Amino acid sequence: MTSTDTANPPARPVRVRIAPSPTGLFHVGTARSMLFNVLFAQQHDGAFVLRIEDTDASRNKPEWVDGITEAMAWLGVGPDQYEGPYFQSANAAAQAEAAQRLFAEGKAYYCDCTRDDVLARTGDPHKGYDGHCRERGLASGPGRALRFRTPREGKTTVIDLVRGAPTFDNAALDDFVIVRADGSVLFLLANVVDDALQRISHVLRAEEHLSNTPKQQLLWIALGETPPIWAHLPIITNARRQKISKRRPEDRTALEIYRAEGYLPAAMRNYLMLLGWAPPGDQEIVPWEQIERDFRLEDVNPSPAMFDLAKLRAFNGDYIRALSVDDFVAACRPWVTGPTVPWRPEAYDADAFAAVAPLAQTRIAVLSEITANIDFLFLDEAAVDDASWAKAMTSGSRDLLDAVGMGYAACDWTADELKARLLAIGEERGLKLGKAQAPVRVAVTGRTIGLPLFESLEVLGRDRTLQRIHAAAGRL
RNA sequence: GGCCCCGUCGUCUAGCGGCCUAGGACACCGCCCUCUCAAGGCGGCGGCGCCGGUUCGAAUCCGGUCGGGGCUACCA
Repeated sequence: MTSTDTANPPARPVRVRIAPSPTGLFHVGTARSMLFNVLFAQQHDGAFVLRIEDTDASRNKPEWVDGITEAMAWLGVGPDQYEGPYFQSANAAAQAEAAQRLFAEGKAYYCDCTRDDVLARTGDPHKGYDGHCRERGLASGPGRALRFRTPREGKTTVIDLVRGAPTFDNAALDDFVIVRADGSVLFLLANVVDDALQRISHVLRAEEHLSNTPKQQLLWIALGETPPIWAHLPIITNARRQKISKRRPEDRTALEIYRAEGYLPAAMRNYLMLLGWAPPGDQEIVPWEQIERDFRLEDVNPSPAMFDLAKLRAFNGDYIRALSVDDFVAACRPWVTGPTVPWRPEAYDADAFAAVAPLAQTRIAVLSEITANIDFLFLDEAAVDDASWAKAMTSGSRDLLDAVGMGYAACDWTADELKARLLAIGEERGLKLGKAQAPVRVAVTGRTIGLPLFESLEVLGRDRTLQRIHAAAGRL
């Protein structure tokens, strides 16, 4: 019997992990996996560990590690919620020892074949390694990689909490390399050794790893360990149904870009949970506490999930609207006082912003959009959008603006009064308020769309309003 | 090519043999509200890939087929 049986593994404390490699920005897929891991650990009184897979030294930079922990914290998973970070590189000795043990026990063998050698023999690039060195009894040496001796018969069944029990023919598994010719240990083995060392009980990761799983499970067994229980989460795809990849910038995989655009962490994490899972009932936007209570790994949907930016935006808008005005104002800070604001920093007036904030709150879906909504308050003059100007300014606009300039010169400066005045001026000219307000809006804010006009004028103040109206009239 | 996974509205999903005339959300369309744009309210459009089988009864079970995806590195 060469098939492996893990159907009834002994119960052990739940310990899960994510193992990102520090190769750049935090991938939204990793974020999704993290959330599922955290929830699973929490529900089973288990531990969640963070391990940085810094094996491929040339691609890694220490500062990327901070990026990982910061991204996690942003999503609400602080250092008190995980063990680590541990580093794969710190376990190099254990990994090398494991490899040597496999060799000593005849479970691995050295191989000096190059890629071309193998291709020359098999004549088919689709065929993998042909086992040429399997029985050659090579010792270690320069140019020699260590290969795992996979069973030639039997099947390997992996227990997967979201997919059941995928079964693989061992014969279809190549004798894969576990240690490079330069002595460094590869992912497949390093990952297993670390997981064993850290007593990982359940491996929850993305489906792209499913094909690796029989190899890794065989490694666990060869090392004399009880394999973990697996759970392969659905792949996150783009609109073309391909796995989203950091190699394709249009896939926007970096969590940081969403953060920089003004997505709220609560919205992001709620949305991410929906990629493969859904809360019971008809509500998708639900408090995190409810997710913590209702999440069930067993309920995860195995089919691929498309990352739908439009839906994320809608969620974010919803979360923004749910904020108290004070929280909204606070959340907007980076986009109204940050280094990228289009106005002179000293022109910013917190009270003016606070006054219009409630009006802006229902009009933006991501926080970065706040800037364009309130820039008219702080810019020295309206940033006129040409298309808006062309659309709003008609033959009668000069006359209308002159009249408004006159009417606004001495009236009470309240939104109600400003509205009443413009309404009257419009009616004298046969214009409804919708038509009459357009030239004024463009004159003062530069755009045809924006916050409610009269409240905006009230906050802007009489002097600057009149100044812009006169300036616009002068251009006509 | 081989192995594996997946297949319910355009998208994310609910559904675990009768509660399904297939429910919700996003998107889209219409109406209402309205100073623009939003938000909000109401309504609408729209789906079980296909073929067989099991069963009194199938979106739900089985087989096949087609389609999509992942893996197939001395990457992780």
